[in-house]
Amino acid sequence: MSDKTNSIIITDLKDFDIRHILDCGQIFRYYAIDEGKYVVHTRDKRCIVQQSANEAIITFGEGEKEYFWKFFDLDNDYSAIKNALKNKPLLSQAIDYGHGIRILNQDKWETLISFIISANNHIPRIKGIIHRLCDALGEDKGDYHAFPTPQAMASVDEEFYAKLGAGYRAKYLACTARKVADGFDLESISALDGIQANKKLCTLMGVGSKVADCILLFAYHKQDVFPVDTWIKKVYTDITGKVSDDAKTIRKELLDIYGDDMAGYAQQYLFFNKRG
DNA sequence: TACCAGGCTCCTT
DNA sequence: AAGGAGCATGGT
Repeated sequence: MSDKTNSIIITDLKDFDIRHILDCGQIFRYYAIDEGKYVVHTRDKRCIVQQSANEAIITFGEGEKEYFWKFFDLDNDYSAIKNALKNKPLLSQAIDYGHGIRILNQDKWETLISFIISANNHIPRIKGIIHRLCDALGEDKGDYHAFPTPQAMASVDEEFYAKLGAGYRAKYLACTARKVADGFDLESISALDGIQANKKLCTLMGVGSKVADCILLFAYHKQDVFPVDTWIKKVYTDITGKVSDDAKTIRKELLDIYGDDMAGYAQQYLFFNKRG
């Protein structure tokens, strides 16, 4: 007999702000339907989150409590994380600004495809491409579509993704979908450390070091990673006074500063704070 | 209208 | 190993 509970209620909001969680750039399939009320999609599932001054209510389908408990990382103590990080460079202010951020435990395949699309792209456009991708290839769930399976994505060609508006990433999507559908094992990457996991993901077409780090942080919850994009380059300048375009060096230096046990969390607070 | 976006691939040195 | 051109598209 499955759990018939269909909601989670959070009354301690010091470590939970749904706007911070959704707007910090880790997820693209969500939209606001009212003040403090959002619809969030993940894999073939959907939940509604409504947050007021006193509580946040997460509502979902029957039997999905365990899934969403893990998805929102509710076993993790973010007060302890923030306490451990708050004295590191720029974090006092950044943690204050994004105090309700939590790193989601997202689906590996969905995160892989989403961040291939994210490369050199604007967030509103990324959302649009992913939405059209789901509508076109994802299972029809009645009033919404699931994220498509590797098999569904491998069944169409590059031209198809170009018509979705993916631009030059169309080729990457077709190629990587084929590789995963053909047996590339995303699960086995969990066992690798940040460096090795990054290297393995970079063998997929369309995945470079930055996209790999995003996947490792948002879907594998790894902490010995540090996605470096244009915003983090600005943060790097704020911290060190140096201007650099060398993402590899910046990654290494920031990992060193923030520590490879919590650098991923630090990166999200810094990114959200800088991008606004 | 230009410039830019959660960068990557591929070709030269 | 390191550097740089080229890249599709649309938001601002």
